[in-house]
Amino acid sequence: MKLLVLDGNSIINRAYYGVRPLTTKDGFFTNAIYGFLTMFNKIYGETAPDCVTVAFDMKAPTFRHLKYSEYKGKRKGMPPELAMQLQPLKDLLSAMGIKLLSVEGWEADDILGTLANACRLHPQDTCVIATGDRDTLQLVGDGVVVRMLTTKQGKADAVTYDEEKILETYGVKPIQLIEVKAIQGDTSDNIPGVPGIGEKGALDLIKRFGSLDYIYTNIDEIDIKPGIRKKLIEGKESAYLSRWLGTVSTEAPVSTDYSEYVPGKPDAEKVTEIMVRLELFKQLEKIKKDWLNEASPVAATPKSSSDDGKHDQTSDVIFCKDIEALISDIKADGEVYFMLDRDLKQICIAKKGSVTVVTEVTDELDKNGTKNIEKFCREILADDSIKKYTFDIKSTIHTLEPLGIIPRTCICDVMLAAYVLNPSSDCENLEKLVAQYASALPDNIPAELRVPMLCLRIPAMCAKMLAEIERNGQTALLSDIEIPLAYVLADMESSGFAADSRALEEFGRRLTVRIDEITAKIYALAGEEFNINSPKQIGTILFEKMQLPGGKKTKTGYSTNAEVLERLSGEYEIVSLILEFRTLSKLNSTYCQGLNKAITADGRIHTTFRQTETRTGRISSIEPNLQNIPVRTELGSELRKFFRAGDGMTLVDADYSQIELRVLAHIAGDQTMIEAFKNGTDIHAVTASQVFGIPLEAVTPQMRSNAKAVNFGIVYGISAFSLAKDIGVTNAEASAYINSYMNKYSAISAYMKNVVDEARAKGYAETLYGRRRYLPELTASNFQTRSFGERVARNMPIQGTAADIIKIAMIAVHRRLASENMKSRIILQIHDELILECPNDEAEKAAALLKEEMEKAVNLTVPMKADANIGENWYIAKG
DNA sequence: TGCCCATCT
DNA sequence: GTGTTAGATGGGCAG
Repeated sequence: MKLLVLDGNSIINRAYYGVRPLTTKDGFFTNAIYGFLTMFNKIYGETAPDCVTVAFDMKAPTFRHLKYSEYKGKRKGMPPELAMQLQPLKDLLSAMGIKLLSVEGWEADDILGTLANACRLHPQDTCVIATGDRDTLQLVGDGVVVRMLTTKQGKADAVTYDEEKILETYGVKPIQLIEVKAIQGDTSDNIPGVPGIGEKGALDLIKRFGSLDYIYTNIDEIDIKPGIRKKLIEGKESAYLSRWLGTVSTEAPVSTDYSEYVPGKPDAEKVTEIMVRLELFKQLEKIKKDWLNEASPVAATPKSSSDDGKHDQTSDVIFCKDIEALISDIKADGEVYFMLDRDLKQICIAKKGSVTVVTEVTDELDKNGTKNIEKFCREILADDSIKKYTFDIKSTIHTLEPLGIIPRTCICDVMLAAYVLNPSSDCENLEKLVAQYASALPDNIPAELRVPMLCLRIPAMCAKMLAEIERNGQTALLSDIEIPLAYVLADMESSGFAADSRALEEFGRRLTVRIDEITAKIYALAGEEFNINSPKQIGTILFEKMQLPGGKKTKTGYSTNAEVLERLSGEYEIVSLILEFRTLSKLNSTYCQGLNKAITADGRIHTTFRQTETRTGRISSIEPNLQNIPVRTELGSELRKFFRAGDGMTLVDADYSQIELRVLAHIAGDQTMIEAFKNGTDIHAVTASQVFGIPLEAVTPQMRSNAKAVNFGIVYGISAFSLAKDIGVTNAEASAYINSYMNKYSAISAYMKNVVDEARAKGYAETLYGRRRYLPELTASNFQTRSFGERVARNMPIQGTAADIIKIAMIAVHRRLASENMKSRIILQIHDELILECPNDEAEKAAALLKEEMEKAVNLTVPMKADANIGENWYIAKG
């Protein structure tokens, strides 16, 4: 028999936090029940089990609490709005004929474990566990799979974990996850573990040695670093306790005879009564259809019906039978609309109103023993004479990398086209784009057909998008900038940046020592221990307990940001210690730990660049973000020493000098500023002499510094108020600076006004290269919203044009390096800065090439200037 | 998830 | 007289 068992507490929790607040007219909360039913319907429909049960925790303490008093377990106090929904849900499920399981002294987990274990005893049975709790993954195997529930932006989804999937994801067997957890512990559950070893370290140890027992019996012989050995020895007791706490029991007193969980006859009247009371009418309809109208719920097939007589669109999907015919067909066409999945297991090809799917499972090998998908890629995607249309070319490039294939001549990437048309849209969401530019997918399409059906719409979307881009005059932006850039970014991601893991760890240890010292001092000064990471608790301690001046500000409590604390730091030692704590723990957690986690087996960090994220045209960097590595403070900038060139290599780092102000001077056509840049004079000094009405030679460092702040502020559309705060002058003085600035740079003044008017008239702001950002905010009646729109209208053309320029430079540098057969590679971009990794003997040449290409990327009325430096690590190369 | 706070250009 | 500088990512907390 096939049993579906749901982890009631886990699912209702996820549902509660994942679904927007929802109440009946009387104010009774129903969002958790709603979410639970949504997930239940989905999982039940997809699983089609013979029998089903739902396990719940009980309030009473469990055997774990009895042995270990600190144990908190998963129930960290349900909020009342959630707790109130529990009983109605249980009543409803019972009325549907579903048997519920909860046993005093046992957690829902243990019930799942016991039922799963039954599969081992009865090989004819299978068990599907639905939960949102990763600890449950240890139960997978011997006929047991876990459907792991996730909620992404309110949408319920589930991923199936079988043994293979776990091995692929974690590199260990399901049962070994207990061992990993034992070492790792779980601070949120108050479960110990070995302090100082995290997820990565624990996984690595278990991958290599298999189990806790093996590690401890051979602790002196196994090949591990002395530091790790020490931690393991000290944490032995905790690890074993943690393993005991984390091991799911298989001995809960519940029946393991699956036939007992065949649903009974539903009480239709009662189900209706409960659902009506909860005002969940839509869900009621669904339950009526799937459960109540059928003679037996077991026989119910709750697959969404599409037998409404309409044309069945899924008939347009063809599973490939003849790869040779397909290939010659496409060669004759000279173009291909396709989507390749990440694992090279499936490729969809859209063609004349139908989509052909080649999958690896149904695939036959050709006579040379080559897989059909690979053959297709070699014959079609590697052929530069065939035009390519797809979604997400950068990912496609990565997918084909192992085959040594580069899918050149990409004419349209739906993702990039959508970004060019509107950078504020959700470009990575193909479903949404399809709905916008073609026709939305009906929601009853089976999961395995969704991608083919989306692919089917790519030809129509490309046609529509390319036409619109052409009308907008954005063809070059797409074809000459964004699409070529995707290839550059793909290479940069593959190259990665070498990082010194050991030095990073050592730096982290030094920080930790200092953090511990500071923590002790803070506790002493406060007279109690509290969580210094919690702004809320800091607020309470400083402004209530210690009665420091300068309280209140934010909606949720006291403001404790650096600006507020710095005012108090001279007077109160605890405040300056808190500031130092913040700095150090930021460096430690975000950078030391965060970056270390991101170092892969090749000793390098491979960030992902998002090309369609920002509204201005900049690229962003995630997992990890390499665009915000500290530089401002001496201690923080130390981190850059750990980013280095590989063996026999050197870094070359070049950044644009004043790119945004140069762009502004060009766009506004301000002769004074253009001349300053042409003459190569110090622009901030020039601004100071203009603003203060004095000769250039008379400008003091203080004046220059203030002028610099004014220059920055102008670009962002700053007010006198903020400028005053920024440079520490009165409101009136700041206002005078701005007035004087606008008088001297009169063309800039005119531009600032015109650009807003123009944006209001057109509905969007744009860059020199046709990148648009729509600004509905400009017509808002709300002052704040409208003001925001105006600032954006002033800033976007400047920031966006600068972004366009460096993109053009990146493409040019990439081409030059290839055409000159150099081994140097671009590895990072930080908005106005490019970093190359070069063989030592190429460094000088690469530096000159980089500077040259950056400076001649565009030809404006103002020269572009770039400065290059060479060094063994980022700290040095930054100059 | 939303909020606060830190980091970058 | 409003609230008062553009664009990002990530960690940690609390619900």
